[in-house]
Amino acid sequence: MKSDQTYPKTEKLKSRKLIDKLFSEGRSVSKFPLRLVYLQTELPEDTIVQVAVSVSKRNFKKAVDRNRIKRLIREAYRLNKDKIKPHLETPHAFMFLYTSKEITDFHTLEKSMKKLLKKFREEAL
RNA sequence: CCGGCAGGCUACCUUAUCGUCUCUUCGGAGAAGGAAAGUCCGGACACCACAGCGCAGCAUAGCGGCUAACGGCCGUCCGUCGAAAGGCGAGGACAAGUGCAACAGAAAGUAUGUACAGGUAAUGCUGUAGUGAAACCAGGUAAACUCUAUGCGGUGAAACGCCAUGUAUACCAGCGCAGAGGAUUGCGCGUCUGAUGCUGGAGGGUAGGCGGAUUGAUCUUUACAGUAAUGUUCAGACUAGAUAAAUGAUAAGGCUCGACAGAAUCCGGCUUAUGGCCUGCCUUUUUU
Repeated sequence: MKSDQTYPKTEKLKSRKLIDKLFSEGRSVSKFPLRLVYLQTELPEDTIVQVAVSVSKRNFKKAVDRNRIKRLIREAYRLNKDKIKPHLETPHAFMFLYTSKEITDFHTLEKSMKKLLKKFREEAL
């Protein structure tokens, strides 16, 4: 069976309400330069996870840089989501934050993402 | 050649794999910029009385033209800087009032000194000399107040319109009371709305969905008019439309080793950031 590497619309975290709830009630795990805020919550039917990515305007003034980092994070998650999604038993909302002030390359970010997801699995499940 | 001036073009490429968004005839097709930026001007569009009157306020400023419009653009005169190519210009009015003004000078004005001459009842009453650009006569200055001419209502796509869901009033309609308050620009006028009660209908919120939204002062091109900006015209093209917000990642190869930088209602400008390439023009000094 081919591994699931898509990132469809249904798995994007869109609801403003849910994002607010995520920040106020969610727990988090960190692995520099990433931080994952997560919350077990209600989601629409047939959806096990919804994910959003955020990069602070304070750390990256230019829109180009923010876009670049968001894309890299999204890509790193997309390629590694099969390491976490099959293990989820209840619906979760995820928010990835970028905590560094330096732009990084894809490979180091992907390593961090793998470690972060492993850490999440050990702590939360 | 060096240096200077003006203008134009361009914005790494190819292949493979995985992924995102829109459209689709389900095969596929398309997917950031010259500045997408700053939000500084001008419009379109929408609503507020299609928006009124007066005052205040703001903007512009040789002359002529272009434009939907402009504070933009084109042409031209003048001034100014430069050796030149060329650049720059808050370039209307001080024959309305008020203010300001270095040096010189007694004095730049509710002034009258010195010397000489004239004159009177008397007096700077009159003239000349002297200072100065200018001396009861004007002149300079409006990036001084001011005046003149022209233009300008407000808000801003989270505008605005429609639909769905169905909580007990902040909405709508009718009737009655009442004129507080509110809206309309800063003020005044004018206009509109309008407290609480009854009856009937249905809202707000949930950043719900759809429209607005991409076919447009559009782009390429033919001919004509015009010094030009631009206009008219022939033929063709459809060129992002997202909504927590897509346009990416990885690998390999090539080259001159890639700057500034990411659409958010849409156009016309201006300003700022920035890699590379090309064209034309100028010749003060030095060298050939």
